Amino acid sequence: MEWERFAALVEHVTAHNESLMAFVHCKIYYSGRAEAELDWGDRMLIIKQDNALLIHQPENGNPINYLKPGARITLYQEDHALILEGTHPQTHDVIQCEIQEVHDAMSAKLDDGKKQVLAGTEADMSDHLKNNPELISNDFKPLSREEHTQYGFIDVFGHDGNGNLVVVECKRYAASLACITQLRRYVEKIQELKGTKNVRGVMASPKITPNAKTMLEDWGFSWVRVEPPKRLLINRNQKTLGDWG
Amino acid sequence: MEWERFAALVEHVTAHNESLMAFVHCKIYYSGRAEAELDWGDRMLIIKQDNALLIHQPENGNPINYLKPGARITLYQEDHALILEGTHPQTHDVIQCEIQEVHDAMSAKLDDGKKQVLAGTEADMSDHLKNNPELISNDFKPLSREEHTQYGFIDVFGHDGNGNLVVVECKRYAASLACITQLRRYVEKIQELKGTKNVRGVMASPKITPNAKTMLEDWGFSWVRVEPPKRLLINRNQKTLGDWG
DNA sequence: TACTACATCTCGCAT
DNA sequence: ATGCGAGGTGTAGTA
Repeated sequence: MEWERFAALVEHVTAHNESLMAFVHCKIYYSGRAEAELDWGDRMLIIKQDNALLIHQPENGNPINYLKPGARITLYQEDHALILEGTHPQTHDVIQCEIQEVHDAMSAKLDDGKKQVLAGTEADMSDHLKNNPELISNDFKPLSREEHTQYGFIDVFGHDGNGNLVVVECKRYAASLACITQLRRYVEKIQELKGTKNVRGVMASPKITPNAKTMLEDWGFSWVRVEPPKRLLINRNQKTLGDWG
Repeated sequence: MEWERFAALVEHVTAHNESLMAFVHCKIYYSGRAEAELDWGDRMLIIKQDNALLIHQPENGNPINYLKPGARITLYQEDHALILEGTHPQTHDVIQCEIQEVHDAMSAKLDDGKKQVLAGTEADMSDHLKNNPELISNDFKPLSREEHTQYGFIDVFGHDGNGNLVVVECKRYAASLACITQLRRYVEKIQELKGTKNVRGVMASPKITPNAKTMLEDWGFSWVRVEPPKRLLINRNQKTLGDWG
């Protein structure tokens, strides 16, 4: 594609809040929170209608370079090079994408704004534990969920039948060292706030790493195996037919 | 675009390891680590040549749905609906993208494989500190960098002039509570391994949050203000001319 | 493979 | 705005 046509397209989408996707052969410089350089190669270039800029390599899931929504995007020539430059007024990031060839490009005015409905998060899990306290122990009485303390917020907080306060930290994945120190931090904070040493720490997660288990036991905490919350959704998977390929 | 043409395009790119980008009006179901549903709207659909699948809304930086590289992608009709389905054999994630209309689509065989050269990371920072120990203190003698211990690895490790071991943890951003507990973990582990209480903990970062500072002081650690190094310093920014827009 | 920690993490929520 | 923690986190490095 001729540079002029591409330039007109970029001009159009930035002026009209449209979205653009392009295949380009380019070289990239980035400066901002870090500094980076990427040598010549074919990439996918995306400008969203909120002026987010994404540059993807043809492999891997994440963009190799990006600017958050709100970038200022300009295109100019310099010494026979076509340069797409994005600068972000808030983050002070700069991307310079030196384009040698535009293989293909297209734009569209997209109408969306829908929010995704998500289930199976840690919040669902702590909710589940508060409603099913016997998963922690037979005498566990939950008092609150997601209680905020100065040192963070506690997923589930309560007491047991022996006059102990109980702090529960949930993780929806294997609990690691960092998770145990997080629990420790909450336990110590509650001990300080309530002026008692009778605070039990409970890690609730589907798994726990060996080092984390050792550390947990060293500090007298306990671990309860809890499965991440059940699948809620729909079974559209019983398709029957009709592949083209 | 007619569904048949789009189907042929999808078939072609998956068969030949090409990349595809499309504007589509769709509705999305996801099931995997969590479950999600996204109502009708215009989105950008991307299939990479490693069979990563990305679906972007026209705003925000991140994909609203995605599959990692290695997905199996099929397209079929069901009750007058066109469904692009991606399933991931390893992660067991499924995306079903019900497509009402393909506004536009294009594909290309992309040639890349270049690696980004990055500077200003935490590794650069610990390197910088090891080579400039006076940034920690006048009597700091670094011994090692990124030393691995059972409880994690220590960014910079050394000793001072008073017979103390010194553990330095670097962060390229504002040090938070979690960062201090990480430092604490390393200090305690070294105390245990070396059988001495003479272990100083030093947090090196450009900033530190107030709570983190309090916690750090409670435990007798210290904070040193260090900026993350940037070494590339591309100065292509002095462009002169030639905006189209 | 599992575990650990970084990331230009991003994002939402609460203060 | 800042602090804090979750995330369908992803990714690299190491044992």
